[in-house]
Amino acid sequence: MKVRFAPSPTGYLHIGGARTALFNWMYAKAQKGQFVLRVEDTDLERSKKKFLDEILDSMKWLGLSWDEIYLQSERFDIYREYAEKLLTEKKAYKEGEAVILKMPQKQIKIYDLIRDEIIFDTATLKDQVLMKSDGSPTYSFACVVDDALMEITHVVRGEDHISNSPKQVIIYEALGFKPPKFAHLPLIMGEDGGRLSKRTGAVAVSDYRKDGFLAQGVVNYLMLLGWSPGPNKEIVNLEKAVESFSIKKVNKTSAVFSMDKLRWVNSQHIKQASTESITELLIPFLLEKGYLSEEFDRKRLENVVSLFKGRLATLADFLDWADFAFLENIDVSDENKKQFFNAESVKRFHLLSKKLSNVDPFTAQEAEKGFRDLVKELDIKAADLVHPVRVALTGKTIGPGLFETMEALGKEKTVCRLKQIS
RNA sequence: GACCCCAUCGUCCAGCCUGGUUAGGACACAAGCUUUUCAAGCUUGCGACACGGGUUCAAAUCCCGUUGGGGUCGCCA
Repeated sequence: MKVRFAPSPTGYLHIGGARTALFNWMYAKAQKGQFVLRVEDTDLERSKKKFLDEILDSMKWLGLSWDEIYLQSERFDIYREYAEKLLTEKKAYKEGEAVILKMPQKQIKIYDLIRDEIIFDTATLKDQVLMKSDGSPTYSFACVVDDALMEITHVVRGEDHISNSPKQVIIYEALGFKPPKFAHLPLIMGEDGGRLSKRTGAVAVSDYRKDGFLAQGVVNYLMLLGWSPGPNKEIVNLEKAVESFSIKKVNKTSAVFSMDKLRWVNSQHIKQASTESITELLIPFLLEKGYLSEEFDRKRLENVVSLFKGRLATLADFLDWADFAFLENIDVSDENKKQFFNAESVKRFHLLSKKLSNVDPFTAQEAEKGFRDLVKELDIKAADLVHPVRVALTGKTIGPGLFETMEALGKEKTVCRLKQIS
């Protein structure tokens, strides 16, 4: 059993393409078969090296490894040879430099693992161009020659290819090859019901990576579009998914892409992961943002990460929520100043600052003790001090528990930020 | 337009193959709990078998039609 994913390097790896790759990959693993990556770069004009690199990169990032890889641009001789053969057998004819296949009149039956038999009549099909005038093969011809020579047993691809199937079966038959079985996956639609496009959100896999999604999160969400790991089961990793994967259980209806659900699935994977691994993933983001210098205290960073791990939908969220832990000086909006800072609260900040400077060790628990003491001395409600202090320390009105935040921030910064306000 | 594919909550998925369920879960939404804010978490609620005919004691499930949605009609892939 052997399947393939055949992207064209004329653009980035699209989220829909990634789903096709994923289903091929899962099917191969589940069946203990082979997974071939075939780069369809016959369009020399539009194919670009940078796109190829990006596609390979994204595939690796997602964890979709391949057993074999081919470039069609290196196989032109082969296509030419088979075109010649069809010419000699008079199954094809020339028109200028182009080679064109005569379309026989008949019924074509293709077997689709997901939809069962699909029957076409070639009466509605035109003769098919096999080799273009410039000597390059057409998509269908190169695809069929390769699928046959690479001994692909199952062609798993998007539903938009259903109508290519009868044309390709005709080519298989002309060449004397046995057609494979097919599985046409339902398409992924945008939230507006139309085709998935940039307007409805990012479409390139690399964009999701940049936006702070985990590979596991993207993969997990994608597999949920058209398939289910089992009743009441949604959050799974690749290995688990492969255990229960069945191509026959893939459904036939196109699915609408939901950014909300993706974010939720991603958040579940962040929650499940260890603080160490999330920290590791976060480091490049922090470095790029300038929040981290080459040398940093890893333990302290992990402390901050653990504070936020349970509330992140994406890694990028961390950059927004936890900026106060990395910036030298925080910004407090005029609105917040007006609401939380006044003569009275500033006095309290200074008292608290003094109190906390004596706390040792500076843990959340000890900081809270000092804080509560002061609240008692002042005879005020804790909440009346909690909120202004949070703003003073983080510049935000929302965030994790105040004392955990203090600990993560460290004694020096905590004390300093409170003292600074005047 | 022709050909092809499809049809369960707003969205994703389970149930369909092998008819008998108060049609289940998740996201989103709403309420409550918790709380130091916001999230998270927990509880509850809202919410669907497109329509019409068959077949059958019985249809979301099988068959036909209608309607609706989608895809393809390139010397792009």
